[in-house]
This record gives sequence, C-alpha cells and structure tokens, in this order.
Amino acid sequence: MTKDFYQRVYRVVQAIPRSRVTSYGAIARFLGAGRSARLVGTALKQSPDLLSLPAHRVLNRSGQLTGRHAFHPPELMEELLRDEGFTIRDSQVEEFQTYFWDPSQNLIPENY
DNA sequence: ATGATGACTAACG
DNA sequence: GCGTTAGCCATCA
Repeated sequence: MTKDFYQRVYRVVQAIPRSRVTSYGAIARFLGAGRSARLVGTALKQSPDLLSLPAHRVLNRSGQLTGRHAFHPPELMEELLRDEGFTIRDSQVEEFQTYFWDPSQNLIPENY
C-alpha cells in the first residue's frame, strides 16, 4: 500500500490551490517524513514533467524561490507566481504566511 | 562502494 | 532575525 514517495509528493503538489503556496517541510511532514524536506525538493527536481505540476507554489520555509534554477528560464518560476497575483521581491514571496497552505490542514492523509 | 551534493529545516547562541 | 551546526537521505560522480 505504501506508494512511492515521489508520486505521493506529486499528488500533494497537484492539490495546492491557485494563488496559495506551501513549503517543502510542510509537504514532508504531511507525508510522515518530517525530517526529509530535502527529499521533497529532490522529488520535484526529478519530476519527468515539471510544468504539469504547480511546482512553482512550493517554496522554502521563508517563502524564498529556492527552486527557481530548475525552471527554464529560471525567471519562469517568478513569472508563474506573479501571474497568480503574488508580489516577489529578492526572490521571495511577500506575505508568505498569509498565503501559506498547509497540506496537513487541508488534505486527508488516507488519500495520499 | 564511497564520499560529496542539495528545490531543506530545526535548534542554539 | 542572523550565523552556525547538525540531521537528513536519494542521487550523483
């Protein structure tokens, strides 16, 4: 029954609503791998089809666009977020906490 | 096999 | 908030 971790990450990312953002750590905790935030980033980087996921909505714990280098061009991540209404300054989403979406408080664990 | 690396984070001072 | 340190673990060289 244990689904592949990467696939589970992709499913959670797909569930992030438009104009909301979350963090690597929040996803890891939701999946029961609280100390493996790095693995969430690795999973996204390994994604066979990055653009089919709202991967740009996953930021680090302080709202920084640490994954921008995996986009082509790197500025694309920022563009996608601006398109959703976010204001970005110094590679960081402003009011990160305001738009933070926690999988643990919005998704049902059994389904992921 | 082995050691380094990295879309990370929590703890401590 | 900042700098440092220490866990983390699949992937990469």
